[in-house]
Amino acid sequence: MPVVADELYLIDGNSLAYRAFFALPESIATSKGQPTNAIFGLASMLVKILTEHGSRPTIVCWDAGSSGRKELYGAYKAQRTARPDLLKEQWPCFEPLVEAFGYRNVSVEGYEADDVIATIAERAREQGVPVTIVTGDRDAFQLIDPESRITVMATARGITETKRYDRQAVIDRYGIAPELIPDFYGLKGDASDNIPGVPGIGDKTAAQLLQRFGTLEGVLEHVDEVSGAKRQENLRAHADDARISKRLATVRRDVPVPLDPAAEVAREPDRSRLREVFREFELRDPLRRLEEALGAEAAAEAASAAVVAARVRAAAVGEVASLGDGAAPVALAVRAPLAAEGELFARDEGWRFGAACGGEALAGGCDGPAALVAALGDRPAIAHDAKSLGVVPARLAHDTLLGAYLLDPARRAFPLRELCEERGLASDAADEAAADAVLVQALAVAQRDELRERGQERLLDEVELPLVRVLRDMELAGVRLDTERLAAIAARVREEIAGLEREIWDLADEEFVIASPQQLGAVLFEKLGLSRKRRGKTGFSTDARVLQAIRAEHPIVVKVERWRELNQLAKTYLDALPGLVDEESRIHTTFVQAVASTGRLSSTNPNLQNVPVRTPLGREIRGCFEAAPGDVLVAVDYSQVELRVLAHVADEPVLKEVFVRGEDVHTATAREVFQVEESEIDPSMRSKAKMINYGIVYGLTDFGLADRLNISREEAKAFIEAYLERFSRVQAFMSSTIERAGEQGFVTTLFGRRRTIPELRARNRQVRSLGERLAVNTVIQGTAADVMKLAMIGAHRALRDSGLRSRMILTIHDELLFEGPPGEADAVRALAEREMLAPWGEREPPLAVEAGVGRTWLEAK
DNA sequence: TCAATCACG
DNA sequence: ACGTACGTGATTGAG
Repeated sequence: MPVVADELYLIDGNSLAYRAFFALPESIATSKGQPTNAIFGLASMLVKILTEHGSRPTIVCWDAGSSGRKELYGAYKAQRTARPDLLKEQWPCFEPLVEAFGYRNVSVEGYEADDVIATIAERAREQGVPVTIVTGDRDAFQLIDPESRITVMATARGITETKRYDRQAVIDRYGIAPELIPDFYGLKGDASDNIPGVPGIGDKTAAQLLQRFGTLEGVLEHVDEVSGAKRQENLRAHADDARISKRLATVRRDVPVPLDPAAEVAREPDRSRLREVFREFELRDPLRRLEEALGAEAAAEAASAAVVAARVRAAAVGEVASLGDGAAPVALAVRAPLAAEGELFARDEGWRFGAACGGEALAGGCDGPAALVAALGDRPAIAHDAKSLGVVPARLAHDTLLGAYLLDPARRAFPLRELCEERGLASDAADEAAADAVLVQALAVAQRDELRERGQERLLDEVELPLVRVLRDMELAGVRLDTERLAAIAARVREEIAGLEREIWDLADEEFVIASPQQLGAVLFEKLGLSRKRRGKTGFSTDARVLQAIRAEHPIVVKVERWRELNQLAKTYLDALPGLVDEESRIHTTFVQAVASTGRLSSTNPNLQNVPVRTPLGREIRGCFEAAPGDVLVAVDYSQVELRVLAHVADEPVLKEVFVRGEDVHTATAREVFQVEESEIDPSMRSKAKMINYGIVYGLTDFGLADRLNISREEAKAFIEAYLERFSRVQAFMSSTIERAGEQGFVTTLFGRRRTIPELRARNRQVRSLGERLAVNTVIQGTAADVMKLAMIGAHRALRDSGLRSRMILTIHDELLFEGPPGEADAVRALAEREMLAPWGEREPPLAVEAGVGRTWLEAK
């Protein structure tokens, strides 16, 4: 076999780092708030190269001062060297990252990365070594040689998407040969590199001129032959600019870099170092891709990194209770059986269980999670997502899902293995279920330490853990649905939808998919020529507010609005719900405890926290949720809990007084903001005040308020100013919350829930503003969520202790729904009110709750 | 898989 | 100069 020189990869580190930094959101950061978007981008690119091309000799080049080439234009230097702080912070991490990949870092004092690359590439070509240059800068194309021994992998959209350019690709793209790229940019300029070029000359003209006259100099010599008087004038006036631009765009190939391309060899990545770095920067996705790329042998090595050792014993599930000393908690894990090929349903048997306590672990088969929990008895348990076991252990000592959630609630997901990897935990147990149990145990210990340091142990032990059983009981109880009544509504609505559809198609004079915003937009705005309002990424918006605004322009609009309303409700509720009821006609939602960044609960499959109520049809649907035969529903909700929380945390005397006196808060706000007597306040003023109140909680802007109230921005601004003047402590609260959050990197609720807000440190003003709104809103929404969780735990316990048959069946953020015999309704109501107010204690202003009783959810509200 | 839309608090 | 109120989940069309 002939010896073929191994292809050399030359990577422009500067270009990729800048590109990644500007292309990726600054919200990419570690849980501690350190920005990592550029690190993420660079790492992703390196992983991509590694996975697609394997280990190659690779050199990553960096700027080390300027070669002076581009200093010709001060503006260039100003832009490029004024490195944003957030990028500067990430810069020291690049070289170690590169080294972990087994790649070499090269920089030459006084030269820029692209000049170093050009020099090495040229040298490699002379030695017959093929070269691939990886960069985001287009001027690298000039390095592509006639034989395409040198090619360029250029980043396309985003950062990891690339396109490889050889000579032909450059000709196809630019219409000129690679060596003319400097001439091309000399004429056209390059905004991103601050190369001025000649005004009025773009891609097309530049290529045309070069095709005709050969080079930039050729073009400038024959200006009088160029078509167009204006163009000639520009070329003459900016001839010097063009020459300088060409020099700016020409790379140097004479950098004194002490390196022999032919001697470069591929080095294997340092896997453990690589994992360590990826973990440090919490690069979960790139790490996953990396692990896949490194393959199976990597897994074994990962285990050797920081192994949690355990003696694993094959055992029957019944032996679980005998683990350890009987007092220490047992970590549990189950793995669902995998259905064999062609087998539709998983069999009951075939589950694997793992259990760990101390240095010992058990592994074996079982009939499922319930059997495992039963075997444990009243021994304290640790699990990852205990609620998902179906049966909550009698004593839940720790739940690693909830631990991770308290440590970083803004995180997207909490997969056990990922959480462990981040902490460098791996198990040596061969059995997957046993390994899970061992990991859960180790992770729990680590989380405890961290929660204790942060003062969040009580939040876990007294809020999240006790809540697991409460939520599971509610899920199991479910809520009854009157399917017949729902079916009757469905039949009626489906008929109306069909009628509307025909009418809409008639008016549009074509049959189209009304549910497609794209097709609807085409009909409304192109065919019928109605006014376009806001536009999104793909076209003009057709949302409810736009439709309302153009309602008078064409009869089709009202039909579409009605169709939308009906169709949405029909699809989500009328069609879907009946299929979800059990034998007792009850629906069982799943409450998700570890998803909302603010600490709220969510409901899925189905979501019973967004059952309609605002429209007449919505209320009809809500009327289909009912109590079991003979029973009633009791609905109890906090009134304006978030505004009361705001009044408290802001310590705002005027607002507190409103609540202490039991006044209507929106009317009072209208009075204060509009400076009028209470008797002069009409409903529209009150509704405006309501908008302002909730806007404050959400961190409103004058634009946002103007948009919603349909008033001018100036008016909105005046309202906000009036509000903040009247309730001046609210202003102070917002400022101090934002300031503290900026310093600490996180906010905390009244009960110690913590959310890190990396957005606050963003360079982008928009993102930073978002961070400010998040900071304020999280304190308020999160505190209200804490209160509700405590209330639920209290109510659940009180119901159990009372001996009543009634049970709690739903929670909708500020409302609890109970079900039970009519005779218990008053007692339930009193009990719920008491328990819902209890967590707040004697804080000012007091909270308030309202209750209702009825056969259906609609009647109870 | 993403964006748009819309239901709720 | 620039985009614009917080938090969720379900459905659907389109790439």
